[in-house]
Amino acid sequence: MTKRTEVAKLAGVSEATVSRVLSGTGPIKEATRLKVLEAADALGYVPSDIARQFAKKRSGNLGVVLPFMPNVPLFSTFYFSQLLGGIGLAAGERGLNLLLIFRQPGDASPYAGLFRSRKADACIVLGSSGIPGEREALMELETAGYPYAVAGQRFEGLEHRTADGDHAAGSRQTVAHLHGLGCRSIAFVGGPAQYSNSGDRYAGYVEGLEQADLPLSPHIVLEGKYSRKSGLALASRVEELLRSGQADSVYAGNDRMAIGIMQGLLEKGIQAGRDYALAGYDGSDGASMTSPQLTSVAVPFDEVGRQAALRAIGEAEGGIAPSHELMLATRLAARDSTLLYRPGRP
Amino acid sequence: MTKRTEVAKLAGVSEATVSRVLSGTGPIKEATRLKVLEAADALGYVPSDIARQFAKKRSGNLGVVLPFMPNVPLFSTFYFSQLLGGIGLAAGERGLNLLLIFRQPGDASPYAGLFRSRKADACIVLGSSGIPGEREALMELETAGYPYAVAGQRFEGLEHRTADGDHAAGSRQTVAHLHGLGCRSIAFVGGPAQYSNSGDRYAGYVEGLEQADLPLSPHIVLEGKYSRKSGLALASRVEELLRSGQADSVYAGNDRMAIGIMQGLLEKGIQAGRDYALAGYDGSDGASMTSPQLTSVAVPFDEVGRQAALRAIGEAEGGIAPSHELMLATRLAARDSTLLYRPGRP
DNA sequence: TGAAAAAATGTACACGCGTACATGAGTATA
DNA sequence: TATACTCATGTACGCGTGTACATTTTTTCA
Repeated sequence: MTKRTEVAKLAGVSEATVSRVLSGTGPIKEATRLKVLEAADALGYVPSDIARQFAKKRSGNLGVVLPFMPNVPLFSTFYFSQLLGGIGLAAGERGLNLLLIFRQPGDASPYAGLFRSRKADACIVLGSSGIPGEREALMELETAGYPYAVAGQRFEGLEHRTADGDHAAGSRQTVAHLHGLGCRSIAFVGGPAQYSNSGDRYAGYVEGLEQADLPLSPHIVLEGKYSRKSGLALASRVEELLRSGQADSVYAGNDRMAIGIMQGLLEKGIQAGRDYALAGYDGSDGASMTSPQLTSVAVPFDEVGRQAALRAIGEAEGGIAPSHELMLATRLAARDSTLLYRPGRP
Repeated sequence: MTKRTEVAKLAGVSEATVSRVLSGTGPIKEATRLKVLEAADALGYVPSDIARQFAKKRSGNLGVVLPFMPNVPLFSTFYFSQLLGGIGLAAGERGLNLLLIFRQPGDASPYAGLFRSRKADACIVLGSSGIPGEREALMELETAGYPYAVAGQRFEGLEHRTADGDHAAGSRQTVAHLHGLGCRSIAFVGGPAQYSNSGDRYAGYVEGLEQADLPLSPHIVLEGKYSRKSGLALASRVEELLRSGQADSVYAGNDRMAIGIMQGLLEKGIQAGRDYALAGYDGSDGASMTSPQLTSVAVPFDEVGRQAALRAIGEAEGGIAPSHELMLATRLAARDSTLLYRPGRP
């Protein structure tokens, strides 16, 4: 590996000048600049990023902490992949690389350790949940003053670190949409309670019912696991609700569960859009793959990720910590799974 | 930030001893070890990874070069997300972090630059294609002796660097399956020619026809772009082939295109599994979301990614370069989009 | 034209770790 | 008990940059 010394010698200048030319700092006479560049090129010299990082005490990495879930194709979930895409975009814009860290469930050490070991200059936490210890681990970052952001999960007292979609609003939009179609009893299939966005969606559902002047019936509120499988598993209970007339429509907390429900009911001869209205959530690509296509709430998860990253990076580069929660607008994408439904049919 | 000096002083030992204890090298008396650990703990000392990397001249990162495609939700494509998941798994197993590098189309510089700047110890190239310059850029890695692996694309002379599914076999399986159902004219919808796996799938299609003793008709071979949209766009041409009796079944080069075709034809009242047999490729989760569910070839992309990563990492850690191409077995997942089809119906 | 100011370059060292080598403390062998 | 040997620890330095400060060169301005 050629190093700075050789370039300096060949160009007939000092090492400091080489450094200045190649890092673009300090005033340099154009002639010297060219000499140095030529010498560097001739020798195939590229500064060692490792040494640079060491000298500047900055890694140039944006850490992204992801939950490690065996048997779960994490990246293929629309939610994570979109977030990650947006984060990658922001990192690219600011000249940072993305450092992916997989976190074992329950092991919160990566958070502060990431900074203490100087592996990353800023960090984004994805897929965190309300399990014990999680909040404490983040609070450690907070008190230590490390620049970070949480995407997709709210923590009490740390709201200003959060970026997410406005899920309550998304839920209200969905309920209003179903109500507008004539639905009068909307079953809700929520996600695990440990995720704050599950609660947000439920809260929006309740608010939406209120605004539509519909009663809230706890027995038509179910809970799944955000997976297609869990939707499938709930299909028979949903079937009961529909057959008994307790519900004429279903609003599922994400598209995967909605698709599972759609499939499970189809096996029993009950078609979404014909026999009941079905809405999902996330606006994933899967929603356009079903027949009928699935009504869903489009959440700009990529932008959520991007904004979260920009905040953390900005803080790392000397800015100040954000003071308020970031909540991005959602948009209802109405499709045939609800649009085709005509209430009042048997 | 507390550093080694302070720990050494508090523990009453030399800095070298602290280093040895915390990096687990060299023989250490148990008593000293505990003293040092206690002191480090008391001071909250964590060695700087940056300095470690600098001293050892190893970054501890596995670089993953991805194509940057604006407007394409890269991570949510089954193909990439599975590959990435497998790579992440391998990296975790070997104690490396994943460094994601987005490559601008046509800019091959990240490849060798990644090593010259010492950002990564080994690297995996994803989503590369046969465009000019690509092969040369990889050859540069080859001649420089950098440890790398290519997942999902073959290059002449660099086959030993490749890991991929056995797509030709997957295609043969599909054709045999359709033939077994009674299909006699199988249309093929391939992907862009710049990807070697497009060619592999086509080759397998041709071989499968031969083995089934079916003729190869160039006019029932189409080309899409691996996107659902491109499948939709081809639907009318496929319709013609089906209506005219030139084809009784369709084999698409990936699931997304197959789903697009399925949807496009459904709008025209032509149902997969009823009016024609339809098979996709990849074994993506989307294939189970359609109705009827889509027959597809399951490719262990996660294992492809994992194996590619293990090879590159192994080489970086002193092993030797692999000598042969790695090709993983595929498995046909037959579902209703073909199983329900009964040839001979109008 | 000469001094002062500005621009360009050189000198010297810190950054925080790993580790080769030197050294000291035990321990088995004769 | 002297010797050789092993184990445990200390000393000293390199890794390749960035950059504060010193120094030299060029420009400015009266």
